[in-house]
Amino acid sequence: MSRTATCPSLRRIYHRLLRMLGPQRWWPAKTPFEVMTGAMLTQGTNWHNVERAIARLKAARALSARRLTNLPASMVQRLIRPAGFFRQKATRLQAFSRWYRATYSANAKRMFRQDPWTLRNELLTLPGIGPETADSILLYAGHQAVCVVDAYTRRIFRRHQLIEGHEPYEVIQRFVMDRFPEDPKLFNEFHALLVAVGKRYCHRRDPDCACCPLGEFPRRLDDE
DNA sequence: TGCCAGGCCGGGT
DNA sequence: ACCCGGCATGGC
Repeated sequence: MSRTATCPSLRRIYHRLLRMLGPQRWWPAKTPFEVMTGAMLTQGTNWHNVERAIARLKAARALSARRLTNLPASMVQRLIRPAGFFRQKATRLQAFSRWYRATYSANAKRMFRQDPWTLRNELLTLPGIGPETADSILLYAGHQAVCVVDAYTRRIFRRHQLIEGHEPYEVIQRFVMDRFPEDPKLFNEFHALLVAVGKRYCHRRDPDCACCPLGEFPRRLDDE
């Protein structure tokens, strides 16, 4: 739209968030498989609960594609229970693990050598992997230059009148990617910063972030 | 205590 | 193309 085409706020929001909050150093995991597991487990779930589930997987030495494939479903369910939705998440984690082994030999380098948008389409065919999870995997496990859109992104952008709020995922993704250089580090920080500020100030109860101390954010930015 | 968390899916309109 | 209910645990 004309408003978005002339709106200079997005880059300013990013730089101000970075200055205010500092680098977030995402993803909080050390292997690509742990990132991908966390991306699936965090769906609709508090990150704290995901950490407990990941810790249980590690303690059981189950945090690998081979182990998750070979473990009985009931065991996987028990291990990830703190992350919620544990029955369907166990099924989906095991399906992903099987696919990862069969298609890429459970090798992250091989997987991310694939063209990002082709890989994205492959991921989207897997059960339990939608647009946000696929993009999180591409960006945070594969360091590919795609941007992630989540509920916080929608709320914060809506608050700053950058979007209406109900636009399709890919529209918002395009909106962001058209306004930044294709830099995976930048997309990494930007999404992490939006989540960081969203967790503190932009909850579902206040879709317009009326309580947000950054309420004057956009106007001040435009004044700069 | 209720409401919410870094979604996704299937069925119904 | 939307809209909704289901999925489930744990924290504030």
